[in-house]
Amino acid sequence: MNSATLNIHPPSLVPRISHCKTIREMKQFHALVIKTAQIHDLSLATEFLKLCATSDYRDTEYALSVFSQLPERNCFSYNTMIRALAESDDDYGPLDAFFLFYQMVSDGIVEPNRFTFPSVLKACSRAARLEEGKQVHGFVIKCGFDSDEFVMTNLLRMYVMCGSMEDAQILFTRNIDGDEDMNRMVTYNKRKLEGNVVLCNVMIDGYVRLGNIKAAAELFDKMHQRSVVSWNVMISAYAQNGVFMKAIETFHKMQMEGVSPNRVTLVSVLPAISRLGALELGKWGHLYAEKNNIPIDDVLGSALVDMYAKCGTIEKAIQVFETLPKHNVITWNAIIGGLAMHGRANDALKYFSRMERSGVSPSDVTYIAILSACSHAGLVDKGRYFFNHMVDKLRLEPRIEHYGCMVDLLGRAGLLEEAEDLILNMNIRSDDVIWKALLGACKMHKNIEVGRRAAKVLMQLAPHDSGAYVALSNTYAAVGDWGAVAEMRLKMKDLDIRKDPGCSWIEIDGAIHEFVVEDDSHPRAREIHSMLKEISHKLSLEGHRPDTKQVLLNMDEEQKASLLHYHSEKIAVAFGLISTSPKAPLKVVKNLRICEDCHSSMKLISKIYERKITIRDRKRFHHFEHGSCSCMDYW
DNA sequence: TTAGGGTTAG
Repeated sequence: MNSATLNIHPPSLVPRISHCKTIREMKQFHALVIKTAQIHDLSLATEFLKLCATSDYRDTEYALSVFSQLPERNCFSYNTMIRALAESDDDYGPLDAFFLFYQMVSDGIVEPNRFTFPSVLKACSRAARLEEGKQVHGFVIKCGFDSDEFVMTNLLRMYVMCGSMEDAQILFTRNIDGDEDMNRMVTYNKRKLEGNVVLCNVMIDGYVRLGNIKAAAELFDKMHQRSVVSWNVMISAYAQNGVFMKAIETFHKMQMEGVSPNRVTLVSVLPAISRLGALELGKWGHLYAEKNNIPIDDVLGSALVDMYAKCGTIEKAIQVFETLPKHNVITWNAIIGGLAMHGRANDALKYFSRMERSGVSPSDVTYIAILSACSHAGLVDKGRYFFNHMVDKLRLEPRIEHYGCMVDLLGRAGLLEEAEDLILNMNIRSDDVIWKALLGACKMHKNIEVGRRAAKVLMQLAPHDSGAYVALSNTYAAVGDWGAVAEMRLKMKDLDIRKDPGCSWIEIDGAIHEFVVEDDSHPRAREIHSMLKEISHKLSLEGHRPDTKQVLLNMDEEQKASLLHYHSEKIAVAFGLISTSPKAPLKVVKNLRICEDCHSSMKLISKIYERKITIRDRKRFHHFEHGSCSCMDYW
């Protein structure tokens, strides 16, 4: 080492490290450090390693080269490098963090400390390597860190992420040691309790990952103190498992208990709000973020864009999208998917071009949105082009969802054999959804031959699902083969297959009201019933005749017509009409596809009552106004 | 230097 150089340049370069804001500046700094021989200064070199390894513009490969040239390795530099590898996503995987840790303990020159283990364990979690994780557990005990809460949390998380809930359970029970202790800790040991909240959160998350929401909720209920993360875990557990009402209830309960939602809470609850079409609540969440200085970044932004789109306000979705600080592939997918859902195929394609021009590469999900846009607008050639482009040029492997869009697109254009061939020649297994799409198209084009074949496969794939029976029966009904309809009905009865209950939601003054077919459980059921009668009367005055083809049950025409009036979306609209001021728009969300009778009724209702009515069905939006629908009866 | 999150056919 050139001591003269060191004397002339004391380690005054250390503060300058923080001035490096880009990789270029970082490399220039490195050159300077080498040139002035200060690379031999251990504290400077380790600081520099930290910069390469953990800053926003980190470069794992560069960090490794700096690490390998260090004059001396200490615990800090090992920890820094292990952490960088554990978090890396490039050629160096998290497993390399484990190997470096192994080298560290094999060399025996430097002892690992309590900061070493969280990173190594995180690496094992990310690589899902239980065996390596267990070895690290051994070292944790040997080094005496098995009472450190940070180490314990990561150890528990490692078992959870490696799928070993048994090991996680043992470790958790040993640390929490029963309810009584949890109670005592509330009073006497706040620090310890905070550690336990985190351990509980990790454990709850583990149950959720296993799909055991019940166990997760049980543990959550048992906790004497919960952090905002505990609530967030439960909210996202419900939202991701389709229990949307429960997610929203938990969100409300959290606030009643005085816990303030944070950015992650909003990101977790918004998908549930979207699915239920609860626009008012969604708007509230948006306002909450703005009022509380919660940054609307790309992550929260895509949840908001999706919420506004799914709640029927695509213009607002566009507005939010345009004001986001940056757009990544998910924000683009959210807006393109939203436009597709609203039948605005040309806009979806425009945004797709913009996305490509902005340098963000489309993903497989982007193509699902694009193909779905083409299918909703009947753009057969464009759809074919994008599908082929995705497969041939981008080398993306088509997923069942892509094939699903294509089958829908071709099927609705009447190209039933081509759609059927596509399913039969896929490299992946077909599912019930794709055969239902084909069967739906067969009904539309009154093609019994392909319809029968599709139904046959569907009945094998999902024998207890009413879908195949209902769709085939509807196909028979469409061609007027009532004998076959009756036969289907009997078959369903024999096999005890029931039609999925239709369910609709409407949000009035921020409260969500749920209705099922023939629902009379609502507190205002009487008023709703008389409104339904009024609607029915006014519809018949307008010349509307109930389309009873899709009612499967064996009853006379009058009974069938009466059942049609009690479809959940009609009940929801009736309730909307009596609960809102005249001319206020109504927004209804339905779990199934809207039936043809409801579709034609809604067109007339929008005219009779002078209301904009938006119905989001399982597949897309219908905007009814002045007696017509935005889907132009093509859906 | 511990826990939680956004888009996806019908």
